[in-house]
Amino acid sequence: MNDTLTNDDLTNATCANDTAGNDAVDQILRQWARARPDVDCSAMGVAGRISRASRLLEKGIKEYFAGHDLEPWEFDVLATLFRSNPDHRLCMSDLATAAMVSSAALTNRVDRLVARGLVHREVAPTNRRMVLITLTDEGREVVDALLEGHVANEERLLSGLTDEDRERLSGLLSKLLTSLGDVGSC
Amino acid sequence: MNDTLTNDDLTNATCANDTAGNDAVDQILRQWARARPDVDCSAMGVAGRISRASRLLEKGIKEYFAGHDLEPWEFDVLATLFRSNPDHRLCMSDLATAAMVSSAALTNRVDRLVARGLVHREVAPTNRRMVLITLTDEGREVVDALLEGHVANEERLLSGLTDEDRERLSGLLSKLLTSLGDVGSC
DNA sequence: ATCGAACAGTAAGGCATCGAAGTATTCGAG
DNA sequence: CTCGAATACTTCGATGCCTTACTGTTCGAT
Repeated sequence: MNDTLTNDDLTNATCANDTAGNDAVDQILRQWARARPDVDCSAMGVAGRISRASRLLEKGIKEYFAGHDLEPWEFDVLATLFRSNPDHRLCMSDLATAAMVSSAALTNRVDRLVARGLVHREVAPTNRRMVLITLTDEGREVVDALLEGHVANEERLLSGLTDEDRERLSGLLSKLLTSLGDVGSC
Repeated sequence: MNDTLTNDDLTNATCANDTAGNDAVDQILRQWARARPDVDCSAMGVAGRISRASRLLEKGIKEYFAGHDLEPWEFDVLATLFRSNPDHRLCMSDLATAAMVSSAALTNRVDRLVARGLVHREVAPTNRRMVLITLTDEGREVVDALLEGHVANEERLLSGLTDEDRERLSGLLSKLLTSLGDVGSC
């Protein structure tokens, strides 16, 4: 790499200026400032940092579950069942809505969770069009066993922020989400 | 939906409490608070909001580019070339690094950009192992034409936040990214 | 001259997702 | 009571994307 015609000189030059932070997005913003000083790219910075943070957190979360032989989507479905209903039981469409995936995608996921013995699938007695998905004992145990570790792992991933930082971050993101129309189903 | 055995009563009950915000993540947190009051899930709230915001912003960005007959990844590669180097030219490996994709994925992307006439591919004269990718005139025009609209679209997506909000949000995310090891290549 | 490293392209496989079509069930109008 | 519409889920096929491993070429150091 960097045998010839690379951006070495550019990065070296911009790195002299370290007034702001120094994450990967800062570097991109400095490149834009140099290439197009007439455009204010600060919005790109916000969006870029959100995207980047999301990916890095996702990666850290995936690693935690991988260490417990589970895929993030598996825990996601199990946890949705666990928290959504005291009986840990939902029909396919409600579960698809709660887990925010299409019904076709959910069928696929439930297939695999049934195969692993983590959920139980049965036709609803009151309406045989519907299929009820229930956590098995083993499924409930998995949620019980991994929930606290999962939260602790997220705490670790966020450990660069103080409690106050997290609250302010949450508040700002909540404001953004609301303005983007991400309302709960209430 | 909701013929029987749904979580209607649960959501109705929790919705009486509206002390905090009301985005989709708040609802999930309220469900956890009910199902497992012993576990502090606030970290899940932060991570969840970052993930959710990222997805919604991504969707809004994709819509903008779709209106101009471009995929986000196409603009991404073109813009990376544009801003990384005054000549708008990088070798494959530098471009892959800058665009944060694998070399195999980049080969595929560049194939399609060449087919659309937006970039030019040539073997480097000084080192025939390397392939230089350059923006064509048309590629440069696309970046020129869409950059300001793209930023304006991002501004619109962030319009629920004040300038001060955005700065604080950026600062907090930057702190988080740095602690997660997301350093620029400086 | 040769060996090993660097670089790009290719092939194979995996996995998720989407939409459309299909099946089964229920509901309701007449 | 019957038939058509609506509902709920599943299946299927196509797409799209990335990853890993492998290939072939080129370069540079010895």
